[in-house]
Amino acid sequence: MLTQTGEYALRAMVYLARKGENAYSGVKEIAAATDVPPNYLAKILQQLARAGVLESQKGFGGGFKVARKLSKITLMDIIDPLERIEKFKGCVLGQRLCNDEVACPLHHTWKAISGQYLGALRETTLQDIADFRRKAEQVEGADAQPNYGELLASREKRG
Amino acid sequence: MLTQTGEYALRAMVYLARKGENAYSGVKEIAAATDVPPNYLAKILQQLARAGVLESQKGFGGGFKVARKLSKITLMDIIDPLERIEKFKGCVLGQRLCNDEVACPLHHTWKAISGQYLGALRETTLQDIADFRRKAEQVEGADAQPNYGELLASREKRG
DNA sequence: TTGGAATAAGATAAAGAGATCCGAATCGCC
DNA sequence: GGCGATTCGGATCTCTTTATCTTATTCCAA
Repeated sequence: MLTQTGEYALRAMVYLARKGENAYSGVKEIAAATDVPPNYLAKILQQLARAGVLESQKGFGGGFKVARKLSKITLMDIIDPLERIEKFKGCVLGQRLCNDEVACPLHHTWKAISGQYLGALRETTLQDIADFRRKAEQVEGADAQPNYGELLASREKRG
Repeated sequence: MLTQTGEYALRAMVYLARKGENAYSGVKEIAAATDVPPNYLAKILQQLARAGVLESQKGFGGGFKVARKLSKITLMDIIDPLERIEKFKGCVLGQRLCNDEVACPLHHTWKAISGQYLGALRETTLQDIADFRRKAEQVEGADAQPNYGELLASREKRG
């Protein structure tokens, strides 16, 4: 569901998001804070910079920072350049002819499942994560049974 | 989101589901019909047999068949023995302390996303796939914009 | 201009998934 | 019991992912 690389990328991005949109952070600092192998993290951050999610600054005082406002960076922006999400495109059962009209037995089922997953990834931003966390801390302990739909509902209200 | 192995397993199981709950099918037959490398498929089917999802019969006329009623086999039953779903357990950001009360910034977000995905996998059965397909064929062409939630809703009505 | 500090980039090693092959064991049938 | 068909299990190989290392390249400050 999420490769090691994708998980590392999320860790780094959340760290940078909390760090602010202006300050540069070095690879060593991020690696130490997120418990990720430094050299490997460097590779991942390079890819994210190439994808336009991060900005890098060489030389003294340099490092990485988010390239735009947190509300404009989705989880998909972070994961897509690193993982092979194209696994979804094309029929799961390998049929050449498979669409909404002429569908393989799994088409509708898988479209529903993957659609919700990909949709959540596409619409959840780093800003949402920060917002929801603050909100969650306020209502902490109110619900014994946490409501999985709450986050998704709050996304829709954002408009 | 779904490894090659998991996809192959789904292909084979859907094929066997359509074949009926009583007839045995050989590896060569299944591999040819689903376009999966025969030797590798044999390994996968062995694992599924060990997991109790399939029953195998050696000798002439032998092969594999589903071990129980289609309504009792979920997509999770098929995928779980083959993939490392334990990637979800534990904090995505690597924090030791991370639960509903004391959560990392990603905890609630990821719980919502993965909860929907895993829930769908756990509750969708091979029978659902057959049912929904029949239903979809009946209403074919009625909706230009297919409703992703329809399948999930129909699952709940099953009780 | 020089030196220190940082990222960029490529080569490479280790680990795991994906895929293949072969011999052994098992079953039905003759 | 012997034969053919089939699954089972282990050994092996390849490819991708993960991780490390080394060498440039770039920037800032003195």
